[in-house]
Formats: sequence, C-alpha cells, structure tokens
Amino acid sequence: MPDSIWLRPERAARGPAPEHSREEIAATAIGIADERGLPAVTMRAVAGALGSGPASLYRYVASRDELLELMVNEVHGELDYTRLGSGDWLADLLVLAHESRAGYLRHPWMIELASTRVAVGPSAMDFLEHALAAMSTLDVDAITKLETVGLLGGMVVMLTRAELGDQQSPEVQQARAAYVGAVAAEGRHPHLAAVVFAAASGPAAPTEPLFDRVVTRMLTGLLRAEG
Amino acid sequence: MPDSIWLRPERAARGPAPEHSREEIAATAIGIADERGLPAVTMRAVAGALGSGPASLYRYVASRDELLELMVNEVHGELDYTRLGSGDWLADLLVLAHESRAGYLRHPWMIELASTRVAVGPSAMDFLEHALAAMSTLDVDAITKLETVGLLGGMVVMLTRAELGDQQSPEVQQARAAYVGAVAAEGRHPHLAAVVFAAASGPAAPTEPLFDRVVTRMLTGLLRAEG
DNA sequence: ACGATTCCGCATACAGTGTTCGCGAGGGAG
DNA sequence: CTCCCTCGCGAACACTGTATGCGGAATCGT
Repeated sequence: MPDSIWLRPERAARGPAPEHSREEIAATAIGIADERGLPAVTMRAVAGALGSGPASLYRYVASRDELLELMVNEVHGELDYTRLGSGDWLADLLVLAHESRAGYLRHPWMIELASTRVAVGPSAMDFLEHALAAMSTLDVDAITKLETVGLLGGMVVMLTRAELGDQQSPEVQQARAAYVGAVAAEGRHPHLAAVVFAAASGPAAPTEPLFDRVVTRMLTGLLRAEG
Repeated sequence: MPDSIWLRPERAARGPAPEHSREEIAATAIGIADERGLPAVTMRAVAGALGSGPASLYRYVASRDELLELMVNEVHGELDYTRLGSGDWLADLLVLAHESRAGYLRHPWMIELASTRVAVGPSAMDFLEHALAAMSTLDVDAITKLETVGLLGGMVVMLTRAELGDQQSPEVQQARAAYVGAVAAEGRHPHLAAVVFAAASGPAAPTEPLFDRVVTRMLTGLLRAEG
C-alpha cells in the first residue's frame, strides 16, 4: 500500500482538530536541529518542545524518517525563485544552485540529510519544476535534464560541505590531523607530505569563485548539444 | 588527547594476544553489511559473528564509528593501482575514479558511509598519495590538488549512487512514485509532468559514457592552468 | 624460573532510542 | 442529540551503543 505523507490529508475528515500543524512540527524540529544538531532531533525532544509526549507525534508522522522529510521540505520552501527568468538557462541554474547553497548554509544539518535521501516533497517538486523550466529551451532529452538536476543538487551539497569544513567534533578532527601528520612524517607518502606542508603554511583558498566555476563546468559539460 | 585508531598499536606490548585481528573484524562486519545492509552492522551482530559478546568488541574498537572506519579502510584496500603510471594525469585520475567506483559497486553500503564521513586511514592515504602523484607534473598549487581529489571522490559517489538507483525500500519507492505521479497529474508542474511521461516510456539512459564525460569535464575545469 | 604486571574476554547492566498498544475523552456529522 | 471517529497520551517493548568490574592468561623484569 503506497503511503506517502504528502498524499495523506493533514487533517482527518472527522473528529477533533489536531493541536499542531505539520508546518509547526517541522519548524520546531528545525529549531532543535539548528541549535543542537541533527542527533538531538529525537521523537521525545520534538514532542517535548511541542508540549506533549512521544506517542502524540505519531499522530502526525508515521516514523522519524517522515519527520525528517517534513524538515527538509520546510527548508526547501524557504528558497526564493524570484531571481529566475533571465532567459539564460545557465544563469538560471546558477541562481538555483546558489539558493540551494544558501539553504544549506542556514541549516548545516541539511547537508547530512541531502547526502543520504533524495528529497521528494511539495517544495522539492517546485524546485524541480523551476530547474526544468530553466532548461526548457535546451534541445536535450528529458531524462538527461532530470539527471542534470540530480547531479547539480549533489554538486551543491559537495561544494557546500567543503565550504563549511569538517563537521566532526574537535576531538575527531584532532585525532585525524595527528594521524595524517604521522603518515606524512613517516616518509613513504612524499606527495601527501608536500600537501600537508603547503596546507600548514598557507590559509584556505577562496571558495567563492570555485563554486560558480565548478558548477558551470559541469553543467556545460552535461548539456552540450552533442549529448 | 588525540586518539586515532590508526595510531593505536593493534597489539599491546604486554599481555595475552588478542583472539582477532582488525582485518578479521573488518571482514566480518563487511560480510554482514554486504548481505544484510549497513543497519544490520550492530556491535552485537558483529561480536556474535565473531563468536563473542558485545563487550569484547570494545577491546578492539573504541566505538561503532571506529568499526565503520575499519570497514571503509578495508574496502579501500581492495583497490588496484597497477593500471596507473600512464604519464597522462587525466587518464590516471580516471583510473582512480573507476577503481573507486568498482569498490562502491561491490559494497553499496559504502556509498552511505562515503557520503557522511571523510575517509582517513592507511588505505585512504595510499589512495590520496596515488592521486597526488598522478597530478605531480601539473603546475597547480597543492591545496587545489587536494580539493580536486576531494571533489573527484564526491563526484564518484554521486555518479555511482545514481547508477545504483534508489537505495530505499520498495515501499518507500512506491510511495514516492505515487506522489510524484499525483503531482504530475495535478497540472501545476508541466515540465515535471513531461519528464515523468518521458521517463515512463523510455528506459534509463546508458550510464557508462556519462561517468567518464562528467568526471573529465570536472577535472579539466578544475585543473586548467589559469586556475 | 618465577612473581608482578598488564592485558584479554566477557557477564551484566544502564541510559537512551524508535515505536506500539490501548484507553479515556471530546468534537463533528447526521 | 447521539454515535462514532479521531486525538492525546501513559506505559511498555525491543532494540541500540556503551561502561564496569572481574577472573585468568600471557609476557616482562629480575
């Protein structure tokens, strides 16, 4: 029995009205994730922030996964599409990429979610529609366009993750740095040692131009007329 | 206190010898993941397959995360670098990309792990060393090369995930398909509807050439002399 | 050769997770 | 008004990862 939360009515036809809306639940969960990270988004925590017990949440959501879907959808709903319609497909796709990136920067935990699951909700459908609209003048078959949107989304996730840096705890970072340093000092990885030395002296390169350059390269490569 | 498993000696200086090796533990966990998926890799399951209790595993590994690190390292150790050394940096990087992809295809759960954590272990260091060696003749600064390796790895993950298709359970897939169909039929997403229609009629496009094309495009874009 | 020391294996237990069951109460449709 | 459906939720279950403390074996220093 196919059962998507987006096909289920938010309010039942009969009976008392629910005390919370999906939007409110999503916003509450997002608040928790923003300030304490994704692992803190437990059923108990969200229910508690809503002022009720864990079991009550299951009246709105069939599983924790669906709760996460609600959160992702809400963030996708924050995106702004008013800068579209330039007439240039590449410019429009870059706008979409930047909007997407902005969402990830506002809610870093979204990166982890976007890396694992493919967003399928009302807001994701709107995003997809806009992306396809941007490519509507291109003479490429529909499936390629769909793949392009998928790869573009993945690329934004990758680049934004790199931009945000290591998401791990300081102890893990320190442990890894110690190990990499040991390997570099050990002498059997000369190229690695050179990079470690260079990274220790110079600061991180500016990431802003990298984003547009990489995305543009990929898109033009994918959508070249020759297919 | 920095504490990486790769800096900890596998066998202590004194005391009895451990009954299992890290390699054996990793192989056991990999076996479980291969046949029952990553969530089935619990401390109890791995310990049970090794013929002991859960607490024993913690003599070898400080946490479940470290167990996963062992698994990732083991798979990276399967890669074959004998096809390198062509003299052409792009060809060599493509070989590395294909080797990496082969590892993901052999162990699909690796995709999920690679999406979340950055691999840092002996085998990952070897991979990195080979990648940097391939780019050694290029006149690009070291940090850019490092970024390139990271982006290349992420790209391979993305493409291989797309190649493997939806990793979700059939019920979830069906539910999502039903929802997308409903949105397409609803009429307010014309471009989406067109793609859904096209996808329903034609089969999936050949992914093989896509892989090389996308990777090549990205690499040449990143490593252009103009930087 | 022989203690002293150090580490291994493991039974047990704990805190915390997602999730289910079953009930009483209250609102909406007829 | 009445019936029935739905909501909220206390309590419990099956798990998870992880900590503790112990007996005994292997190794080192002498």
